[in-house]
Amino acid sequence: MHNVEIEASDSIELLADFGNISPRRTQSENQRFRRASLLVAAIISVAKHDISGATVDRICAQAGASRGLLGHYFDSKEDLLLSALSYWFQQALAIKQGIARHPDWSAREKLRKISHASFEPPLYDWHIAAAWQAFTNASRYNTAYAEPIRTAGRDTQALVAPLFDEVAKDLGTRVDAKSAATGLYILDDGLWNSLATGKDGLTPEMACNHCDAYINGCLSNAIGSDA
Amino acid sequence: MHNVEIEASDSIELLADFGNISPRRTQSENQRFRRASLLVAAIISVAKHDISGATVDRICAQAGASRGLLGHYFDSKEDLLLSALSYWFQQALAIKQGIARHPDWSAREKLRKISHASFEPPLYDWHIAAAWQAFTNASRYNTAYAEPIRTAGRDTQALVAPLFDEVAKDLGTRVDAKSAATGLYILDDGLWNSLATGKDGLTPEMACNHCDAYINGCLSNAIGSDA
DNA sequence: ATAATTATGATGACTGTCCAATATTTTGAA
DNA sequence: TTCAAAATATTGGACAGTCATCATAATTAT
Repeated sequence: MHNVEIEASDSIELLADFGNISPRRTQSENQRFRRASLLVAAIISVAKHDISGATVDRICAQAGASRGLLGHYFDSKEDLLLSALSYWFQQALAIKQGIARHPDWSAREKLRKISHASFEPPLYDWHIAAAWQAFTNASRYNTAYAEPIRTAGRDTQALVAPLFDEVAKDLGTRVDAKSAATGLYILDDGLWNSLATGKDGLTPEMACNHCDAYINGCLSNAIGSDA
Repeated sequence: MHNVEIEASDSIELLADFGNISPRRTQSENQRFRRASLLVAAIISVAKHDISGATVDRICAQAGASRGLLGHYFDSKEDLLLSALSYWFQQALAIKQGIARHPDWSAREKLRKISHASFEPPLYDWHIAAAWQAFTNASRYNTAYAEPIRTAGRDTQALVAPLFDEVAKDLGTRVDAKSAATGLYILDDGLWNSLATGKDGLTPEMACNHCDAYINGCLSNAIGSDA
């Protein structure tokens, strides 16, 4: 019998919601539990072993299910991976949109908080950063991944650019808001990659500091003040 | 283990030159041609199909050789890939060190030129950016790739940090040079990834502008001038 | 000639999907 | 409520395909 509950050490934030559900109560509860288990297991497997190494065997073992079950809940392995990818995009965007909509914070505060959100729970988790890196890498040759990644970038930048404009107006300086938003997004990407691989000894706190420095740098620089 | 002994002139953009070299003149010329062809073909295959998709078949077809030839010139496929990775690291570092050592340029000019070098020929090429992304991604689970990537980062940052110090001294401002160097390196990484995937519609010229903006931002910001 | 180089077939390991068998839950009629 | 039939969930073996490596054969340079 394989009713293994997913261990807390491997659980991503989402699973906190599903950890309480006993694997077999009603069928509909069970369906939810299985699908969530597989989605989380897919992220973890991709993080640990890359997409090509995230075999059906490994994903299902991680989810506490047998090989054949994957086909029962998803059309294919690709379908599962794509679903997992899309799920986390929506999650991340929703959190950032929530910050942008908050009535009590200044534009500058929102900018800070949004950029920090990428490096703090519940949005940040090593597995997610690593999986994001893997999917981004795979988007070079697998067009199925390229599209959601593209729209995620566009949506995030569309959220951030107006904030740069607003802050610049407040401060009386000018910024190329679109370029600043793109730069911040790309820096974010680099920071996530660095955290995923551990190649620069970075910590999430340091990543936040780099975001702050970038934002400050954009805002203290008048346009065209080269040299 | 086979060591890489390709001359500096054998860069990927000069693949056309290999075409001019008659594959079979003397045996020693031929050896060099074959090894270089395989190294370049490995980079191209990894860029196009990722590491797991860079099969012996594809690499050898790309190099215009038969499957069995790989084993003749390299211990294994892994050996070839690692050799290709190391080769391009040495190449990149050598170019940047050359800029840093130039007697006629100011520290600020060197900083600019070094950061731009990542996005201009001969160092920049889509295949190299894409392969770098693939190797960095793979370094998460393949320790063989992690080590050269780590040292590449350390070496580059060690080259750049003193330049930040020097410029700050010239300008009379202060910078956390180490942090600025790390940030620039990580931004570089993000920019390469963006160029490799094409996800943000970035061009190499725009990447250079982002580097400039980052450098200007670092230098116009006194330490601790948060607000 | 003969040693180095190049090409190809064979082998065993691994993969995702399919499918038939088994177990469990749900349904609904008595 | 009870209980058999239907629906659903789960398992693990079979299968066809792909891969890197190795052994061997064919080709070429010296």
